[in-house]
Amino acid sequence: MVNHKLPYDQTSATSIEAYSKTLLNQSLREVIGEKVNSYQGKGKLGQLIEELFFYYKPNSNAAPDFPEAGLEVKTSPLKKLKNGDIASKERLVFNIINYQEEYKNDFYHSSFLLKNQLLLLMFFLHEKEKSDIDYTFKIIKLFKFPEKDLLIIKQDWGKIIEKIKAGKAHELSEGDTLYLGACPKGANRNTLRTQPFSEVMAMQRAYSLKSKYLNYIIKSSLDDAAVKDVEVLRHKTFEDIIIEKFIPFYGKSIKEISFKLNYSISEAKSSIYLLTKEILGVKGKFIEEFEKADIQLKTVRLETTGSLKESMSFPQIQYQEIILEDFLDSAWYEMITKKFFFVIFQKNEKAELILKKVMFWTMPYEDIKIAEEFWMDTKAKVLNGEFDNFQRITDNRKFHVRPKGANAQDLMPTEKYGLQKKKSYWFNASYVKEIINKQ
DNA sequence: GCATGATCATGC
DNA sequence: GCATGATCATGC
Repeated sequence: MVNHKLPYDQTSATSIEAYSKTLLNQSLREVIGEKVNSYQGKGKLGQLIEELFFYYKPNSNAAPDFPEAGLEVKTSPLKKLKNGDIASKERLVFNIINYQEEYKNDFYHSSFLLKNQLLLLMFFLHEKEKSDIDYTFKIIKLFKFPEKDLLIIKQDWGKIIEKIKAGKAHELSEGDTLYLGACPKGANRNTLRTQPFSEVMAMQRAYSLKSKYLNYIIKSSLDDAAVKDVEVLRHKTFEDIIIEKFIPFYGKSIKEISFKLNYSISEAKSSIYLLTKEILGVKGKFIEEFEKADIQLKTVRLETTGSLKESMSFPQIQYQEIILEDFLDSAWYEMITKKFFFVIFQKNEKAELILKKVMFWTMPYEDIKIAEEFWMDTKAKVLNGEFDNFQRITDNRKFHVRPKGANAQDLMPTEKYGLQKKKSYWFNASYVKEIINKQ
């Protein structure tokens, strides 16, 4: 071992695990910086991690990577499925099976178990367009096979050994076994080895864990993470936790944020709204809580000067319903009395949108009074057929009504006045500015 | 520069 | 198929 002080205790699995977790949600390049460029060798991410992160030379020893800790390090890729779920990208490959030796031992003295009894699993998200050193690590954990899984793996191992003993190593197939497979390993299918009980050359194979088995590990790890989030709730408020999700992105451009999240920004006008949902974790625990609490998510775009170009739109006015409603049971009342969560972006000199801050807000009582007058006025005009005479932004009463439809021909039926253009409730831009400057 | 009308991609 | 969140485009 090189003679400099390691940032972890190589005799302790938990110390190694703790150190390895500094890579969580980061890429190798982000963690070790420019050193990565000075690396001359070529290799897969796993080898780079060994050499540049753990500071040991990759080897092919029969012992685990950290012999004193009895710990084997395994890096493995994840992929994102179309539905947004995360799954294993490929099987996890272990040591090559030495047909000439392996059958001489029992399972508990097998090369597989001696080397892989305790694993440090490091799952990263594989993304086609990125290079190895830019993949983000998503799951890092110590892993020991649960007892009942180990029994199946023992049976799997037994099946592999049976074939070797029967002189049929060349007939080994991954379909023989359940969790532990014997997968081809070599430059190509013609990488062959001798076997002890037959003259036939057998394809070189290594032990491997099947993708499906990894998915089980992955899923339970992600569930663990959700459980930890719940643990956190005991100590912090829901609002604090949400805000903390955004703080790492403060000062970052939407381009940087989406890159970090491995999310491609849409072409929609609501693109930063969609990006914001991504930060919240669309599939995660929190968006669920967010939705349960019926929080109104709104994004705000500030110009470089801090002014707002646009007012804030709300759902359309249902002309046939508003005339039947009282203020307190109106759709509008329901909208404005929600808890709001504002995500505020601001343009910089280069016209990039930068995340400035986030904030929770509820409408103060005096504004609800104003909103009530606005709604009463709107309802009266719908009743009277004054569809072009709603409260305007120039009335300077915090709210106004404006068109909102697919186009000018997008109409909606009314009780007495035929089809009318679809229109919505809006917060005046000046009102939004007042809200966000208060905090 | 701003009010107002018009429109668009997305997701359910 | 259509509402939604949001921004674009025009004209004064």
